[in-house]
Amino acid sequence: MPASKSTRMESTTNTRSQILDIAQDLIQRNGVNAMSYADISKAVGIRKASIHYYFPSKEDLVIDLLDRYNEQFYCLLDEIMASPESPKVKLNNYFGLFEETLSSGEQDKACLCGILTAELKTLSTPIVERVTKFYRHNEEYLEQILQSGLETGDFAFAGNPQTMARLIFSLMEGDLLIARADGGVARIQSTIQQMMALIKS
Amino acid sequence: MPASKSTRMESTTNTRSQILDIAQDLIQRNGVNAMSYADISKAVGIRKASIHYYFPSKEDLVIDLLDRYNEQFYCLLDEIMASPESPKVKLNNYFGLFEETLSSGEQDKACLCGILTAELKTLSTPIVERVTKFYRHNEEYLEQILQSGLETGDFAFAGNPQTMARLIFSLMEGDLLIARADGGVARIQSTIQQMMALIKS
DNA sequence: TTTAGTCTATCTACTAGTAGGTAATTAAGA
DNA sequence: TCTTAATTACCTACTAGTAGATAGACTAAA
Repeated sequence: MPASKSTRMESTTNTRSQILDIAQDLIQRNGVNAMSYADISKAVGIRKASIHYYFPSKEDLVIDLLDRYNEQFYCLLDEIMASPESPKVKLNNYFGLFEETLSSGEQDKACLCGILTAELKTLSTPIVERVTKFYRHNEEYLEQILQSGLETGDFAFAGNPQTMARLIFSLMEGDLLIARADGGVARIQSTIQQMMALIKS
Repeated sequence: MPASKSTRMESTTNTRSQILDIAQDLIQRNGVNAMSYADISKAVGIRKASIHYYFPSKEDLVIDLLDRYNEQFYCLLDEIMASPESPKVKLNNYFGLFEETLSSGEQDKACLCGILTAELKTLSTPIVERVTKFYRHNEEYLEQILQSGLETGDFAFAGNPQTMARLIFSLMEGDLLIARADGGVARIQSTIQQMMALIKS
Protein backbone atom coordinates (compact mmCIF):
# COMPACT_ATOMS: atom_id res chain seq x y z
CA MET A 1 0.00 0.00 0.00
CA PRO A 2 1.45 3.41 -1.02
CA ALA A 3 2.29 5.97 1.66
CA SER A 4 0.73 8.89 -0.20
CA LYS A 5 -2.68 8.81 -1.82
CA SER A 6 -2.95 9.64 -5.50
CA THR A 7 -5.91 11.48 -6.98
CA ARG A 8 -7.09 8.15 -8.33
CA MET A 9 -7.31 6.66 -4.85
CA GLU A 10 -9.44 9.57 -3.72
CA SER A 11 -12.04 9.06 -6.40
CA THR A 12 -12.17 5.40 -5.44
CA THR A 13 -12.83 6.30 -1.84
CA ASN A 14 -15.58 8.64 -2.91
CA THR A 15 -17.41 6.06 -4.99
CA ARG A 16 -17.00 3.46 -2.29
CA SER A 17 -18.40 5.64 0.48
CA GLN A 18 -21.10 6.92 -1.86
CA ILE A 19 -22.25 3.33 -2.35
CA LEU A 20 -22.27 2.82 1.42
CA ASP A 21 -24.19 6.07 1.95
CA ILE A 22 -26.89 5.12 -0.52
CA ALA A 23 -27.08 1.54 0.73
CA GLN A 24 -27.49 2.74 4.31
CA ASP A 25 -30.19 5.16 3.29
CA LEU A 26 -32.08 2.46 1.39
CA ILE A 27 -31.83 -0.05 4.23
CA GLN A 28 -32.90 2.45 6.88
CA ARG A 29 -35.93 3.21 4.74
CA ASN A 30 -36.90 -0.12 3.22
CA GLY A 31 -34.86 -2.87 4.84
CA VAL A 32 -32.08 -5.10 3.46
CA ASN A 33 -34.35 -7.48 1.63
CA ALA A 34 -35.97 -4.64 -0.30
CA MET A 35 -32.61 -3.10 -1.23
CA SER A 36 -30.93 -4.25 -4.44
CA TYR A 37 -27.72 -3.54 -6.32
CA ALA A 38 -29.91 -2.13 -9.09
CA ASP A 39 -31.32 0.46 -6.66
CA ILE A 40 -27.85 1.52 -5.54
CA SER A 41 -26.67 1.56 -9.15
CA LYS A 42 -29.41 4.00 -10.15
CA ALA A 43 -28.86 6.29 -7.16
CA VAL A 44 -25.06 6.43 -7.42
CA GLY A 45 -25.01 6.66 -11.20
CA ILE A 46 -22.69 3.76 -11.91
CA ARG A 47 -23.37 0.34 -13.41
CA LYS A 48 -24.45 -2.58 -11.25
CA ALA A 49 -21.26 -4.52 -11.98
CA SER A 50 -19.15 -1.66 -10.64
CA ILE A 51 -20.69 -2.11 -7.20
CA HIS A 52 -19.51 -5.72 -7.25
CA TYR A 53 -16.01 -4.36 -7.85
CA TYR A 54 -16.08 -2.69 -4.42
CA PHE A 55 -18.33 -5.20 -2.65
CA PRO A 56 -18.11 -8.66 -4.26
CA SER A 57 -21.29 -9.85 -2.53
CA LYS A 58 -24.23 -8.17 -0.86
CA GLU A 59 -23.11 -9.70 2.42
CA ASP A 60 -19.73 -7.97 2.10
CA LEU A 61 -21.51 -4.67 1.57
CA VAL A 62 -23.74 -5.05 4.63
CA ILE A 63 -20.81 -6.13 6.82
CA ASP A 64 -18.70 -3.14 5.76
CA LEU A 65 -21.70 -0.89 6.23
CA LEU A 66 -22.33 -2.16 9.75
CA ASP A 67 -18.67 -1.77 10.69
CA ARG A 68 -18.74 1.82 9.52
CA TYR A 69 -22.10 2.56 11.16
CA ASN A 70 -21.13 1.00 14.48
CA GLU A 71 -17.82 2.84 14.58
CA GLN A 72 -19.58 6.16 13.93
CA PHE A 73 -22.24 5.43 16.55
CA TYR A 74 -19.69 4.36 19.16
CA CYS A 75 -17.85 7.64 18.56
CA LEU A 76 -21.00 9.61 19.32
CA LEU A 77 -21.54 7.45 22.40
CA ASP A 78 -17.99 8.10 23.58
CA GLU A 79 -18.45 11.84 23.10
CA ILE A 80 -21.50 11.75 25.32
CA MET A 81 -19.76 9.66 27.97
CA ALA A 82 -16.63 11.81 27.98
CA SER A 83 -18.55 15.06 28.38
CA PRO A 84 -18.59 16.71 31.81
CA GLU A 85 -22.39 16.86 31.78
CA SER A 86 -24.66 15.38 34.45
CA PRO A 87 -26.10 11.88 33.97
CA LYS A 88 -29.49 13.45 33.26
CA VAL A 89 -28.07 15.56 30.41
CA LYS A 90 -26.05 12.60 29.13
CA LEU A 91 -29.17 10.48 28.93
CA ASN A 92 -30.98 13.28 27.15
CA ASN A 93 -28.14 13.51 24.65
CA TYR A 94 -28.32 9.76 24.15
CA PHE A 95 -32.05 10.03 23.40
CA GLY A 96 -31.15 12.81 20.99
CA LEU A 97 -29.28 10.35 18.76
CA PHE A 98 -32.51 8.47 18.09
CA GLU A 99 -34.59 11.61 17.68
CA GLU A 100 -32.07 12.93 15.14
CA THR A 101 -32.29 9.75 13.08
CA LEU A 102 -36.02 10.22 12.60
CA SER A 103 -35.73 14.00 12.15
CA SER A 104 -33.18 13.66 9.36
CA GLY A 105 -34.03 13.67 5.64
CA GLU A 106 -37.57 12.77 4.73
CA GLN A 107 -38.27 11.76 8.34
CA ASP A 108 -38.71 8.15 7.33
CA LYS A 109 -35.44 6.61 8.46
CA ALA A 110 -35.24 4.15 11.32
CA CYS A 111 -32.16 2.89 13.16
CA LEU A 112 -30.06 0.73 10.82
CA CYS A 113 -29.72 -2.03 13.40
CA GLY A 114 -33.37 -1.70 14.36
CA ILE A 115 -34.43 -2.44 10.80
CA LEU A 116 -31.97 -5.32 10.53
CA THR A 117 -33.36 -6.75 13.76
CA ALA A 118 -36.68 -7.38 12.07
CA GLU A 119 -34.93 -9.16 9.19
CA LEU A 120 -32.34 -10.86 11.40
CA LYS A 121 -33.47 -14.41 10.70
CA THR A 122 -32.65 -13.95 7.01
CA LEU A 123 -29.11 -12.71 7.68
CA SER A 124 -25.77 -14.48 8.00
CA THR A 125 -23.87 -14.98 11.27
CA PRO A 126 -21.26 -12.21 10.68
CA ILE A 127 -24.08 -9.71 10.23
CA VAL A 128 -26.09 -10.97 13.20
CA GLU A 129 -22.98 -10.70 15.39
CA ARG A 130 -22.51 -7.05 14.44
CA VAL A 131 -26.13 -6.21 15.14
CA THR A 132 -26.10 -7.85 18.57
CA LYS A 133 -22.77 -6.14 19.31
CA PHE A 134 -24.59 -2.88 18.67
CA TYR A 135 -27.25 -3.77 21.26
CA ARG A 136 -24.68 -4.75 23.87
CA HIS A 137 -22.64 -1.61 23.35
CA ASN A 138 -25.66 0.64 23.69
CA GLU A 139 -26.94 -1.18 26.75
CA GLU A 140 -23.56 -1.06 28.47
CA TYR A 141 -23.25 2.69 27.95
CA LEU A 142 -26.80 3.24 29.10
CA GLU A 143 -26.15 1.16 32.20
CA GLN A 144 -23.16 3.35 33.05
CA ILE A 145 -25.20 6.53 32.70
CA LEU A 146 -27.99 5.10 34.82
CA GLN A 147 -25.59 3.82 37.48
CA SER A 148 -23.86 7.18 37.87
CA GLY A 149 -27.26 8.88 37.83
CA LEU A 150 -28.36 6.77 40.77
CA GLU A 151 -25.18 7.75 42.60
CA THR A 152 -25.53 11.47 41.95
CA GLY A 153 -29.22 11.37 42.76
CA ASP A 154 -30.21 12.42 39.22
CA PHE A 155 -32.25 9.26 38.89
CA ALA A 156 -34.37 7.12 41.17
CA PHE A 157 -36.05 3.93 40.05
CA ALA A 158 -36.84 0.40 41.22
CA GLY A 159 -34.77 -2.49 39.88
CA ASN A 160 -31.19 -2.53 38.68
CA PRO A 161 -29.49 -0.32 36.06
CA GLN A 162 -28.84 -3.25 33.69
CA THR A 163 -32.48 -4.22 33.33
CA MET A 164 -33.40 -0.55 33.07
CA ALA A 165 -30.77 -0.04 30.35
CA ARG A 166 -32.22 -2.90 28.32
CA LEU A 167 -35.71 -1.52 28.78
CA ILE A 168 -34.68 1.93 27.61
CA PHE A 169 -32.84 0.56 24.57
CA SER A 170 -35.81 -1.62 23.55
CA LEU A 171 -38.05 1.39 24.02
CA MET A 172 -36.00 3.63 21.76
CA GLU A 173 -35.68 1.02 19.02
CA GLY A 174 -39.39 0.24 19.16
CA ASP A 175 -40.52 3.84 19.31
CA LEU A 176 -38.24 4.90 16.45
CA LEU A 177 -39.76 2.16 14.28
CA ILE A 178 -43.35 2.98 15.22
CA ALA A 179 -42.99 6.78 15.23
CA ARG A 180 -41.82 6.57 11.63
CA ALA A 181 -45.19 5.07 10.73
CA ASP A 182 -47.42 6.86 13.21
CA GLY A 183 -46.78 10.01 15.18
CA GLY A 184 -43.46 11.12 13.74
CA VAL A 185 -40.93 13.22 15.62
CA ALA A 186 -43.61 14.45 18.05
CA ARG A 187 -44.22 10.91 19.23
CA ILE A 188 -40.59 10.07 19.90
CA GLN A 189 -40.16 13.38 21.71
CA SER A 190 -43.05 12.76 24.06
CA THR A 191 -41.87 9.19 24.64
CA ILE A 192 -38.42 10.47 25.61
CA GLN A 193 -39.95 13.03 27.94
CA GLN A 194 -42.17 10.40 29.54
CA MET A 195 -39.25 8.01 30.04
CA MET A 196 -37.23 10.77 31.70
CA ALA A 197 -40.15 11.50 34.02
CA LEU A 198 -40.33 7.83 35.05
CA ILE A 199 -36.74 7.65 36.28
CA LYS A 200 -36.15 11.21 37.51
CA SER A 201 -35.82 11.45 41.26
CA MET B 1 -72.30 -18.09 0.72
CA PRO B 2 -74.04 -21.42 1.61
CA ALA B 3 -75.56 -21.91 5.03
CA SER B 4 -74.10 -25.37 5.53
CA LYS B 5 -70.52 -26.27 4.79
CA SER B 6 -69.81 -29.22 2.52
CA THR B 7 -66.78 -31.44 2.92
CA ARG B 8 -65.32 -29.72 -0.11
CA MET B 9 -65.87 -26.35 1.42
CA GLU B 10 -64.15 -27.56 4.55
CA SER B 11 -61.10 -28.66 2.62
CA THR B 12 -61.13 -25.27 0.89
CA THR B 13 -61.28 -23.51 4.18
CA ASN B 14 -58.53 -25.72 5.49
CA THR B 15 -56.20 -25.01 2.58
CA ARG B 16 -56.98 -21.34 2.74
CA SER B 17 -56.29 -21.03 6.45
CA GLN B 18 -53.30 -23.31 6.10
CA ILE B 19 -51.85 -20.86 3.58
CA LEU B 20 -52.52 -18.00 5.97
CA ASP B 21 -50.97 -19.93 8.87
CA ILE B 22 -47.80 -20.65 6.96
CA ALA B 23 -47.61 -17.13 5.54
CA GLN B 24 -48.01 -15.63 9.02
CA ASP B 25 -45.35 -17.92 10.39
CA LEU B 26 -42.92 -17.01 7.61
CA ILE B 27 -43.54 -13.27 7.97
CA GLN B 28 -43.20 -13.33 11.75
CA ARG B 29 -39.87 -15.08 11.29
CA ASN B 30 -38.38 -13.52 8.16
CA GLY B 31 -40.50 -10.53 7.15
CA VAL B 32 -42.79 -9.97 4.14
CA ASN B 33 -40.04 -9.24 1.67
CA ALA B 34 -38.29 -12.51 2.46
CA MET B 35 -41.52 -14.52 2.17
CA SER B 36 -42.46 -15.92 -1.22
CA TYR B 37 -45.27 -17.92 -2.78
CA ALA B 38 -42.68 -20.62 -3.45
CA ASP B 39 -41.97 -20.89 0.29
CA ILE B 40 -45.65 -21.20 1.12
CA SER B 41 -46.11 -23.70 -1.70
CA LYS B 42 -43.41 -25.97 -0.30
CA ALA B 43 -44.66 -25.76 3.28
CA VAL B 44 -48.35 -26.31 2.48
CA GLY B 45 -47.69 -28.98 -0.13
CA ILE B 46 -49.59 -27.42 -3.03
CA ARG B 47 -48.39 -25.78 -6.20
CA LYS B 48 -47.52 -22.10 -6.34
CA ALA B 49 -50.33 -21.35 -8.78
CA SER B 50 -52.88 -22.81 -6.37
CA ILE B 51 -52.08 -20.11 -3.84
CA HIS B 52 -53.02 -17.52 -6.47
CA TYR B 53 -56.43 -19.20 -6.64
CA TYR B 54 -57.09 -18.17 -3.03
CA PHE B 55 -55.06 -14.98 -3.00
CA PRO B 56 -54.70 -13.47 -6.48
CA SER B 57 -51.87 -11.22 -5.40
CA LYS B 58 -49.42 -11.15 -2.52
CA GLU B 59 -51.04 -7.92 -1.37
CA ASP B 60 -54.42 -9.68 -1.11
CA LEU B 61 -52.80 -12.36 1.02
CA VAL B 62 -51.17 -9.89 3.41
CA ILE B 63 -54.39 -7.87 3.72
CA ASP B 64 -56.46 -10.95 4.52
CA LEU B 65 -53.77 -12.11 6.91
CA LEU B 66 -53.76 -8.79 8.76
CA ASP B 67 -57.55 -8.76 8.98
CA ARG B 68 -57.53 -12.23 10.52
CA TYR B 69 -54.61 -11.42 12.83
CA ASN B 70 -56.10 -8.15 14.02
CA GLU B 71 -59.50 -9.73 14.65
CA GLN B 72 -57.89 -12.50 16.72
CA PHE B 73 -55.76 -10.03 18.64
CA TYR B 74 -58.68 -7.72 19.34
CA CYS B 75 -60.62 -10.72 20.69
CA LEU B 76 -57.85 -11.47 23.16
CA LEU B 77 -57.75 -7.78 24.09
CA ASP B 78 -61.52 -7.76 24.67
CA GLU B 79 -61.24 -10.85 26.86
CA ILE B 80 -58.69 -9.11 29.03
CA MET B 81 -60.77 -5.93 29.24
CA ALA B 82 -64.00 -7.79 30.04
CA SER B 83 -62.44 -9.81 32.84
CA PRO B 84 -63.20 -8.82 36.44
CA GLU B 85 -59.50 -8.65 37.25
CA SER B 86 -57.68 -5.62 38.65
CA PRO B 87 -55.92 -3.21 36.29
CA LYS B 88 -52.58 -4.60 37.46
CA VAL B 89 -53.57 -8.15 36.51
CA LYS B 90 -55.06 -6.91 33.23
CA LEU B 91 -51.81 -5.21 32.31
CA ASN B 92 -49.89 -8.35 33.20
CA ASN B 93 -52.21 -10.37 30.99
CA TYR B 94 -51.65 -7.87 28.19
CA PHE B 95 -47.90 -8.28 28.55
CA GLY B 96 -48.49 -12.04 28.44
CA LEU B 97 -49.69 -11.77 24.83
CA PHE B 98 -46.25 -10.56 23.75
CA GLU B 99 -44.38 -13.03 25.92
CA GLU B 100 -46.43 -15.88 24.44
CA THR B 101 -45.58 -14.82 20.91
CA LEU B 102 -41.88 -15.20 21.61
CA SER B 103 -42.35 -18.37 23.70
CA SER B 104 -44.28 -20.15 20.93
CA GLY B 105 -42.69 -22.51 18.41
CA GLU B 106 -38.98 -22.17 17.87
CA GLN B 107 -38.94 -18.97 19.96
CA ASP B 108 -38.05 -16.88 16.95
CA LYS B 109 -41.35 -15.24 16.11
CA ALA B 110 -41.93 -11.52 16.53
CA CYS B 111 -45.21 -9.61 16.45
CA LEU B 112 -46.65 -9.67 12.91
CA CYS B 113 -47.29 -5.94 12.91
CA GLY B 114 -43.92 -5.29 14.55
CA ILE B 115 -42.13 -6.98 11.67
CA LEU B 116 -44.27 -5.19 9.11
CA THR B 117 -43.44 -1.87 10.79
CA ALA B 118 -39.81 -2.27 9.78
CA GLU B 119 -40.84 -2.95 6.18
CA LEU B 120 -43.67 -0.42 6.16
CA LYS B 121 -42.16 1.88 3.53
CA THR B 122 -42.29 -0.97 0.99
CA LEU B 123 -45.98 -1.73 1.61
CA SER B 124 -49.18 -0.45 0.02
CA THR B 125 -51.62 1.91 1.70
CA PRO B 126 -54.27 -0.74 2.59
CA ILE B 127 -51.60 -2.69 4.47
CA VAL B 128 -50.13 0.35 6.19
CA GLU B 129 -53.62 1.34 7.34
CA ARG B 130 -54.16 -2.04 8.96
CA VAL B 131 -50.83 -1.94 10.74
CA THR B 132 -51.41 1.55 12.14
CA LYS B 133 -54.92 0.49 13.15
CA PHE B 134 -53.25 -2.25 15.18
CA TYR B 135 -51.11 0.32 17.01
CA ARG B 136 -54.06 2.58 17.75
CA HIS B 137 -56.19 -0.28 19.03
CA ASN B 138 -53.46 -1.51 21.36
CA GLU B 139 -52.70 1.96 22.63
CA GLU B 140 -56.35 2.73 23.30
CA TYR B 141 -56.82 -0.44 25.31
CA LEU B 142 -53.61 0.16 27.23
CA GLU B 143 -54.72 3.70 27.99
CA GLN B 144 -57.99 2.38 29.46
CA ILE B 145 -56.16 -0.09 31.69
CA LEU B 146 -53.74 2.60 32.86
CA GLN B 147 -56.52 5.12 33.47
CA SER B 148 -58.54 2.72 35.62
CA GLY B 149 -55.35 1.68 37.39
CA LEU B 150 -54.70 5.27 38.36
CA GLU B 151 -58.24 5.49 39.69
CA THR B 152 -58.04 2.28 41.74
CA GLY B 153 -54.58 3.17 42.97
CA ASP B 154 -52.99 0.14 41.30
CA PHE B 155 -50.70 2.46 39.38
CA ALA B 156 -48.93 5.73 40.06
CA PHE B 157 -46.81 7.51 37.49
CA ALA B 158 -46.00 10.97 36.16
CA GLY B 159 -47.54 12.12 32.88
CA ASN B 160 -50.80 11.12 31.27
CA PRO B 161 -52.12 7.62 30.50
CA GLN B 162 -52.07 8.20 26.72
CA THR B 163 -48.36 8.97 26.53
CA MET B 164 -47.70 6.11 28.94
CA ALA B 165 -49.76 3.75 26.77
CA ARG B 166 -47.72 4.67 23.69
CA LEU B 167 -44.49 4.22 25.62
CA ILE B 168 -45.52 0.76 26.82
CA PHE B 169 -46.63 -0.33 23.36
CA SER B 170 -43.37 0.86 21.76
CA LEU B 171 -41.49 -0.92 24.51
CA MET B 172 -43.22 -4.25 23.93
CA GLU B 173 -42.79 -4.12 20.16
CA GLY B 174 -39.14 -3.16 20.48
CA ASP B 175 -38.33 -5.67 23.18
CA LEU B 176 -40.07 -8.51 21.33
CA LEU B 177 -37.96 -7.77 18.26
CA ILE B 178 -34.68 -7.50 20.18
CA ALA B 179 -35.31 -10.37 22.62
CA ARG B 180 -35.75 -12.67 19.63
CA ALA B 181 -32.16 -11.87 18.64
CA ASP B 182 -30.60 -11.44 22.06
CA GLY B 183 -31.85 -12.55 25.45
CA GLY B 184 -34.89 -14.56 24.45
CA VAL B 185 -37.89 -15.12 26.71
CA ALA B 186 -35.86 -14.26 29.81
CA ARG B 187 -35.22 -10.76 28.49
CA ILE B 188 -38.83 -9.97 27.69
CA GLN B 189 -39.87 -11.31 31.11
CA SER B 190 -37.47 -9.07 32.97
CA THR B 191 -38.46 -6.09 30.83
CA ILE B 192 -42.12 -6.70 31.69
CA GLN B 193 -41.26 -6.97 35.38
CA GLN B 194 -39.24 -3.77 35.25
CA MET B 195 -42.01 -1.87 33.47
CA MET B 196 -44.51 -3.02 36.09
CA ALA B 197 -42.17 -1.83 38.83
CA LEU B 198 -41.93 1.61 37.22
CA ILE B 199 -45.66 2.30 37.30
CA LYS B 200 -46.75 0.36 40.39
CA SER B 201 -47.82 2.59 43.24
C1' DT C 1 12.28 9.10 -23.46
C1' DT C 2 9.94 6.04 -25.36
C1' DT C 3 7.75 1.79 -24.76
C1' DA C 4 5.88 -2.14 -22.76
C1' DG C 5 3.44 -3.88 -19.12
C1' DT C 6 0.38 -3.31 -15.00
C1' DC C 7 -3.31 -1.49 -12.12
C1' DT C 8 -7.79 0.77 -11.28
C1' DA C 9 -12.23 1.68 -12.19
C1' DT C 10 -15.44 1.25 -15.04
C1' DC C 11 -18.30 -0.65 -18.78
C1' DT C 12 -21.34 -4.11 -21.73
C1' DA C 13 -23.28 -8.36 -21.91
C1' DC C 14 -24.33 -12.25 -19.94
C1' DT C 15 -25.71 -16.22 -16.55
C1' DA C 16 -28.69 -19.01 -13.43
C1' DG C 17 -32.11 -18.57 -10.36
C1' DT C 18 -36.25 -16.55 -8.26
C1' DA C 19 -40.06 -13.28 -8.01
C1' DG C 20 -45.10 -12.63 -8.68
C1' DG C 21 -48.54 -13.68 -11.80
C1' DT C 22 -51.47 -15.92 -15.84
C1' DA C 23 -53.81 -19.24 -19.08
C1' DA C 24 -55.44 -23.49 -20.09
C1' DT C 25 -56.60 -27.81 -18.36
C1' DT C 26 -58.25 -31.50 -15.42
C1' DA C 27 -60.30 -34.27 -11.56
C1' DA C 28 -63.97 -34.62 -8.65
C1' DG C 29 -68.08 -33.53 -6.05
C1' DA C 30 -73.13 -31.64 -5.98
C1' DT D 1 -73.08 -30.56 -16.14
C1' DC D 2 -71.67 -26.77 -13.53
C1' DT D 3 -68.52 -25.39 -9.82
C1' DT D 4 -64.54 -25.82 -7.09
C1' DA D 5 -59.92 -26.74 -6.31
C1' DA D 6 -56.21 -27.96 -8.02
C1' DT D 7 -52.76 -28.89 -11.74
C1' DT D 8 -49.04 -28.04 -15.60
C1' DA D 9 -46.75 -24.99 -18.18
C1' DC D 10 -45.61 -20.82 -19.03
C1' DC D 11 -44.39 -15.47 -18.92
C1' DT D 12 -42.07 -11.27 -17.69
C1' DA D 13 -39.37 -8.80 -14.56
C1' DC D 14 -35.93 -8.75 -11.41
C1' DT D 15 -32.25 -10.90 -8.34
C1' DA D 16 -27.18 -11.45 -7.26
C1' DG D 17 -23.31 -12.43 -9.46
C1' DT D 18 -19.66 -13.27 -13.47
C1' DA D 19 -16.79 -12.74 -17.73
C1' DG D 20 -14.43 -10.09 -20.64
C1' DA D 21 -13.28 -5.71 -22.63
C1' DT D 22 -11.49 -1.06 -22.27
C1' DA D 23 -9.84 3.63 -21.25
C1' DG D 24 -6.75 5.94 -18.67
C1' DA D 25 -3.25 6.46 -15.16
C1' DC D 26 0.96 4.59 -13.11
C1' DT D 27 5.60 2.04 -13.31
C1' DA D 28 9.70 0.20 -14.73
C1' DA D 29 12.90 -1.16 -18.03
C1' DA D 30 15.30 -0.35 -22.92
